[in-house]
Amino acid sequence: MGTREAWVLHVDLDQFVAAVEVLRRPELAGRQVVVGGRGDPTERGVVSTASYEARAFGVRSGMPLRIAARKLPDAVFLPVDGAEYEAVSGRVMEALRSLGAVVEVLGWDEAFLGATTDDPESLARQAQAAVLDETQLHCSVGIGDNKVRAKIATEFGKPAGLFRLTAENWFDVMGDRPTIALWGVGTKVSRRLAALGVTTVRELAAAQVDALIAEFGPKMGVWYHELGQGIGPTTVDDSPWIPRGHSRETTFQQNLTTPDQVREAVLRLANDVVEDAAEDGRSVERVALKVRYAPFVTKSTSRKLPAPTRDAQTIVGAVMALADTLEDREVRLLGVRAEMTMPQDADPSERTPVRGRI
DNA sequence: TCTGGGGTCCTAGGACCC
DNA sequence: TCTGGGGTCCTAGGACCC
Repeated sequence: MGTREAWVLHVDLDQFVAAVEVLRRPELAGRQVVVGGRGDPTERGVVSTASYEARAFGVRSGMPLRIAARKLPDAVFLPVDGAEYEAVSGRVMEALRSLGAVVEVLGWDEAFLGATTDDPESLARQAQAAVLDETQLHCSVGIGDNKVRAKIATEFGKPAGLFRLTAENWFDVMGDRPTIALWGVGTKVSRRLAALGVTTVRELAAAQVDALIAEFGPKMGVWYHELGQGIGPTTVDDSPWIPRGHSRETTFQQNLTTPDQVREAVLRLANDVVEDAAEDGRSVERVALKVRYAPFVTKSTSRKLPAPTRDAQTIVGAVMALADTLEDREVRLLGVRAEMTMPQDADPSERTPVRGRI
C-alpha cells in the first residue's frame, strides 16, 4: 500500500464544445466541425472550438471564421449554443461530485478535484468513467501536487488519458520547454522574458527574482519565478463562485457610423447588464464602457458611482454619460460592464495572482 | 489572417492628504 | 533657493484564460 497524500487532479473535457455538438448530431462524427460565432463563416467572428479533424488542418480556437473557412471549405460550421454547453457542463460537474472529492469548477469544461488518496491514477480513471457514463464525453486528467502542475499535466494526457506531474519529474518534463508552455505565460510575457535572456522553464526557475520583479512588478515577478519551478497553490475550493461583475459586448457585422446608432446600441447593452446584475440581486458600484473604433483601436472608460445602487435609471444614466464622451468615428465594437459590490469578507488579500479563475 | 465574448487580476500614474 | 515621503483612491491599459 502507498501512503495517503493530498493530490490535485485537473479534469479537462476533450474538444468539449465540438463534442457536445457531435453528441446531438451523430452524423457529424469524424467530420471537420468548427463551432464559432453565429455559425456563418462569412461573418465577423472567431472559432470557439474545432474538432480534432479540423485541428489537423491548422484550425485553432480564436482564429477568424473566415480564415477557418478558407482552410476548410468543406467543414461543418455551427453557431455557439451557450445554453446547451452549460446544461451538459452541469451534468459533467455532477458526475465529478459523485466521486466524493472536492470539486472546483473552472469553466464549462474544466475542474480541479482535491482528494487525499494513495492512488490518484485510480481516482482519475474513476473520474473519466463517471463523466463518460453520465455524458458520453471523454476527458483527460492531469495529476499534480498542486494546481499548476495538475493543469499543465493535462496537456500530456490528451486525448482521454492521464499524466502525473510533480516536483519529482517537473524539470525532466518541463525544464527544456519554452516559458509559454506555462499556464499564465502568454506571448507578451514570454517575449519580455526572452529579452531578459530567459527562454526555457529551467532558465525561468534559475532567474534572479529581483530581475523579474523589476520587469513585472512585485506580485507577477514573484509569481513567474515560482511558476518556473512548478510551484503553485494547493488548495481546491468548492465554495460557489461570486462574480465581480457582468459585461456585454458586441462586434457589429457592419460598423456603426452615426452617434444615434451608437447611443442606441449602448443603451441596449446597458439594459442587459443591469438585468444581469439584478438577477444576482447585487448592487453596482462602477460602470465601464468599451469601444473599438474602426479599424481596430480599443479604448475604455469607467466611472465609480457616487454610491452603490440597484436603481436601473441611475446605472444606465451613468453608462450613457460615458457614451457622451465617445469620439465621432466609425465603431466596430461596443461593450458595457458593471462591477458589483462584493459580499462582505471576501478576502482579496489572499488571492492567487493567476490570470483567470483558479 | 483581419482579428468574439465573458471573465479576472495586476500595474502605473496622477490627485490628494498628512 | 533644485524641490520629502508615504499612503490611498481613482482610472486606463495590459495580459491572460476559457
